[in-house]
Amino acid sequence: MSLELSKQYNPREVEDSIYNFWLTKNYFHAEADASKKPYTIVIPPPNVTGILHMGHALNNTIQDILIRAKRMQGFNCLWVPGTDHAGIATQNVVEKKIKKEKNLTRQDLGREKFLEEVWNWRNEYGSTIISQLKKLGSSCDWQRLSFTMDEGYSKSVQEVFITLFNAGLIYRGNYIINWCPRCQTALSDEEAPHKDLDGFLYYIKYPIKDTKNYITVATTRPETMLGDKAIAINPKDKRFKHLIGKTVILPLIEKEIPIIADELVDMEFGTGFVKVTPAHDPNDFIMGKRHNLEPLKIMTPDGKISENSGDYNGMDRFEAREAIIEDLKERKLLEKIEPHKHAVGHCYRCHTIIEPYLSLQWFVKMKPLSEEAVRVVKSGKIKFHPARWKKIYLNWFNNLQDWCISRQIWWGHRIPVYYCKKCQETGILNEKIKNQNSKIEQRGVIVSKTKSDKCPNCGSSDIYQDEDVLDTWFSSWLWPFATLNWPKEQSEKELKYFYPTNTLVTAQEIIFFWVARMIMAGIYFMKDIPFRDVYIHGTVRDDTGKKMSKSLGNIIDPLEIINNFGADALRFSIISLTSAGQDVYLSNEKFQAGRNFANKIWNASRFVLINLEPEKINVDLCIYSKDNLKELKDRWILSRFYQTLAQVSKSIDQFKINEAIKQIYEFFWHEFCDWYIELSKQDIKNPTTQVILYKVLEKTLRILHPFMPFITEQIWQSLSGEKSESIMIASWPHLQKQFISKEIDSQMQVIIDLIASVRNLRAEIKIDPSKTIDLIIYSKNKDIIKLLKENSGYIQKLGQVLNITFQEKEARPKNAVSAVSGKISFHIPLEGIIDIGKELLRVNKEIENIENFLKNSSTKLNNKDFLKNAPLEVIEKEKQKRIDLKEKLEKLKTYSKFLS
RNA sequence: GGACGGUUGGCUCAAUGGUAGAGCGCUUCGUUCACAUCGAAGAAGUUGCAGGUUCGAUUCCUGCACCGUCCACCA
Repeated sequence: MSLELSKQYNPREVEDSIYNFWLTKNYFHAEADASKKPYTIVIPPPNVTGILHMGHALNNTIQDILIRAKRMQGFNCLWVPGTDHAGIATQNVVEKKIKKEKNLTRQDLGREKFLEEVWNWRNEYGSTIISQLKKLGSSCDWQRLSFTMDEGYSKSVQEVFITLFNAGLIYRGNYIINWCPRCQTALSDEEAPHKDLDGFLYYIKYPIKDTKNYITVATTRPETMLGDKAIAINPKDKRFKHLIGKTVILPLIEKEIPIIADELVDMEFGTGFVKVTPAHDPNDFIMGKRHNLEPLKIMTPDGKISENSGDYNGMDRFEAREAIIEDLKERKLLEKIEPHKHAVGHCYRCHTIIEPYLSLQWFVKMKPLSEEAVRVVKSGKIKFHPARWKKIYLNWFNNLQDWCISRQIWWGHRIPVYYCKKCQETGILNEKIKNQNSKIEQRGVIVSKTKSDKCPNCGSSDIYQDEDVLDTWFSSWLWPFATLNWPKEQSEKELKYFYPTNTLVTAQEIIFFWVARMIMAGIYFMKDIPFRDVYIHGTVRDDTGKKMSKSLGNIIDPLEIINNFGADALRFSIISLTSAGQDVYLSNEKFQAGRNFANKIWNASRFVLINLEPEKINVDLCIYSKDNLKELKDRWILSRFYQTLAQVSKSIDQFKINEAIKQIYEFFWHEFCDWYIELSKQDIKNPTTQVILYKVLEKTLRILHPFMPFITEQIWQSLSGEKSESIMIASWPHLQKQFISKEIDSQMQVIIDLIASVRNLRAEIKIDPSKTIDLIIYSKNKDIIKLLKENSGYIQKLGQVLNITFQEKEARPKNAVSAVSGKISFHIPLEGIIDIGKELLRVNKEIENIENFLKNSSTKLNNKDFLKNAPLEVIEKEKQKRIDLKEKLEKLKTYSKFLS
């Protein structure tokens, strides 16, 4: 690799080969090594069906920055990559594919053949996202690439299921779960997010038996009345107490159902009467249990009304709703319809409205697992960044229901449970299992890692495996240790070394799905937290604030950005825009900032490399002290660099990634390029200048590397000094505090301000930029005069000044324009005649400005309360400010008088 | 119903109990050999509204409005 002298940086030409260079050198791989401290991150595994979107780009850029920075800081860094099998999502994708290509459903193919199709799919397309992560520059240890359906990983999942089962923390039972009629599977509560919908509240009359009276029930889902088993009121409801125990006629079905009393009923809502449908509502299910009401399922798994429902048989659930309303209207049993907003669960995969559905499922008891998970966060053992997510995390544990883990799909970890038909029929209980897990139905249940062909209880070979697979998150929650090969014995050393991991970087959307559950699993199985810091970044949105999603068509494709502007530009822009967990608003133009910065880095480096004489630069900075580093610009740039280094290191440790990159940007562009490089042009052959130019560039590249790995490596390879073979294994610059000097900073600032004032004046009076001027300077402060005299070259160079004269006494030259910068007044003599009118206008405007400031300042200093209460420091500062302003004002007034 | 986040120049966002900053955009000028994906200069903000605390509030407190998000057994 060598630095071509092209004027523009062309990322497309170099990025792939740089990445391959890193891979060849095996820099990303980490092994347990007791002599070094570990720093570990596990990637939030993208879905195997995924293609890289901006959310991934943000997420993985942050991780890569942390990993690369820590690696340079001497940690033994491991970033574990992998993908998630994403049960429902992947199954949907493959189902669509075979439908399109072969016009077959998965049922047509059968379980085995279908799974073969899924594996084929994943072998062909499953690594797409991985290669895209590489494009981004991710320095993951690819030798440890994991997949949640890997053989070893499956073993972990089974181990966990069986352990929890034996501990009585997994049970099977008939409960109301969230059912997606399209995917035809159960979902956990987290997988069925509620969205507000504009619906209606239907008021339906239920005639009271043997009377002409009726009661009115308000419901949002009239179709479920087919399964009504009772009407409930609150026992405290005095209005209707007399009706408890009476019987009403269920309209349309003409069945008799009782009126019962239950505390779950909210007297305030609707009419105070609630229809009780135990098979289709979680509350009704609870009431049903309490009152021994046999649940009646009126829907099939695909969301149609099931048999024995008369006219409504086979109707879609929403069709049935309309039909029932029409029929009720006809029979004059519909009192009214009111608009009603309510939250309805939706399938997080296909957005179909979920159905609360009674079915036989497997559950994990959450209470016992959550206690420690709450404690470790409350106590601060695990920290959230920003801290506000702690509250949100903890809040989730209130009202936490048991976790439904069985899914009626095929792609996933098959539940390691077998049933013995004979035992089920004969009713002989497996005593061993009964003792371990006494609360559940376990007739004929065999829990086993391997497929057994004989029932251990009765010896029968008529056994079959549970048809269901486990929730994807039931494998994801093991990620931090399953990827380190738990529970294999040979993995012990690695686990001990890399676990707990250090930082988890993720988005807010999966705090409950994933973060909370990893904490539970880690504590339960590893007896230790899975990570210490959780960094939550924002959601990527488009510039109108909408979440970026394929369905909205507002996607900005990261790969296209990489292709057009380079991975470094993408990384720079997205990181710069991400402040402390706030959402990121993106648009195409924003990536130009990154491209421009990369180009600036490129060209600054080009300047340095073109001018460097290699034999001059192999000098350690340590040889410099105040005595042998006399040039202000040299001392200043070192002071500024080391301050930047300190800030950047701190910002990274505090997860303020955007601040870190801004600090580097500011330093590199506006201090190093704008001032140091410009000034260095004057004495570019000077050995000291050469060393400082080289060292500052080289060190800045190092701190920039985690953020913009490709361009920094490309330039690094062209540096001629002594260096490591790659910048990514170079060490983080050591903070040399002796170079930091506030005094030097402020001295340089005086000069910068003066040059800015001179330039400003030149522009205001429209002096030709190519024309040099003379400068006459006065200041009564001797230190300043000395400073300016010593560094007059800077002013000459950057202010386009030929001669500088210093006045002993302030005297106004003829035919000159004048201005004031801090404690310095200066004059530019002009050959032609000054436009006095314009000049007067300019000066008077400045005077007005200062008078305003002065007025402000005087009001403060004349305020007794201010003098009494404000800190001494502030008062002193204010006083000094007034003195300076007065001095400046006086000078300008004299000048103004002189002009008029 | 509860909770959280946001509201600052045309746009996107910083910052701070003591004269509000950057990038983009805009105006003017400039291709002298690192960079026009650049340089120099400039215009532009009563920091959502109303109270309160304070010598002093954009910053702290209270209420409100609007935008966004999450949670809840809203029949």
